[in-house]
Amino acid sequence: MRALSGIKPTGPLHLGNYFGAMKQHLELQAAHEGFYFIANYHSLTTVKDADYLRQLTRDVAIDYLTMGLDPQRVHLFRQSDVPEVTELTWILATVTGKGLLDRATTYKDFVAKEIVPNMGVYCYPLLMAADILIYRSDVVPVGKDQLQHIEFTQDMAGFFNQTFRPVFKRPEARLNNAPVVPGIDGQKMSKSYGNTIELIGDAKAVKKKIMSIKTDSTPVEDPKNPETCSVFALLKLLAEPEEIAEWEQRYRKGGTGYGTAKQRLFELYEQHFGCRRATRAQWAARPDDVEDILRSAGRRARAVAQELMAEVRDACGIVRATE
RNA sequence: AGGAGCGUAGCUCAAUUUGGCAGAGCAGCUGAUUCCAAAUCAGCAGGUUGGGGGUUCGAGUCCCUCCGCUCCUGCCA
Repeated sequence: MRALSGIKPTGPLHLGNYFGAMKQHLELQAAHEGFYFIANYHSLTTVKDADYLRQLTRDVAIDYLTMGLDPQRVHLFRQSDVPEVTELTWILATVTGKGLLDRATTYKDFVAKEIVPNMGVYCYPLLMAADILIYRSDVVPVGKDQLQHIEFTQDMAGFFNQTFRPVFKRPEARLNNAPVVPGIDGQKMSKSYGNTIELIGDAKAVKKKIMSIKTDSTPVEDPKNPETCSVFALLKLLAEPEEIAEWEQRYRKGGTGYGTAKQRLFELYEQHFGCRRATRAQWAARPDDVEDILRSAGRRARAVAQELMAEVRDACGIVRATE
């Protein structure tokens, strides 16, 4: 089974990215042939600084390797090392009705916020469908918010197959039960809210962020509701089951302050992520090795894509000089 | 290619009419407070007013020019 996933670099990775996607990616590598790409073409819809995009692309690779991605088991590559996806994007565009893209939630969000979207934002679902279809993926692990994109992909595969002949395999979404990760202000952790805790951040900076997580004003001695507390939600993600149960009790019983819970949360952060600073530094110090990993995975992915594209072109009548 | 509008702090905008010290709110940072936060209070920082040129004692404001964005018209693979 081939599992495909894209990671769109738009900023330094944070705990929301980790628990929302990265963790599942790392778990899946045991059982599936993984194709994980760094979606730098997608980033270009919002990131407009060349040096920054280069840095983000590199950092995502380093973060995945640091967190235990095994380049022997997973093909970790840059989206742009398979330029055929952009060609497939165009071909899919020619069989896809405009109405479908009008209904895309990402696009509608832009319109609702009265932000003038560029065509990349509008065509995003086409590129994403191309990403998925071009590797004949069986399984696409996604969060709930990505489900629409997978449905669109199935639709587009159908449009093409119907118009020409069956070339594309219908990919299946695998809904992961990714938890909602609250940011330090209590909203969903997201770069655009500026409420993130970095995946592998400076200890002092992370501590400060953790201490500033928004809580209610229940006094120390009173019972507290773990259900509504961001600190508890994060503890739940990092602690062992026994400790989680213990904290739940302490919350409900009262007598424990949020400050104490935050201290513990920081300790757990250090155990899980802080301890990998050295590993990350090692990867960062070996840019050539990282480049080799990306490049050779990109070559393997491209070979798959080129094979499919030959079939696509043949099906729709696009003639090209053979290479 | 033509017409119209717009461009001021990270964001939303004011000051343009009548040329006269570039400002506010939000966000940010520091401190007080707090179990930790929030709120509140005190403080700090934030700018080539899209670029260049001109007029003027003095330009965010007036003139010229270039750039960018939005809408419309035209043309086009």
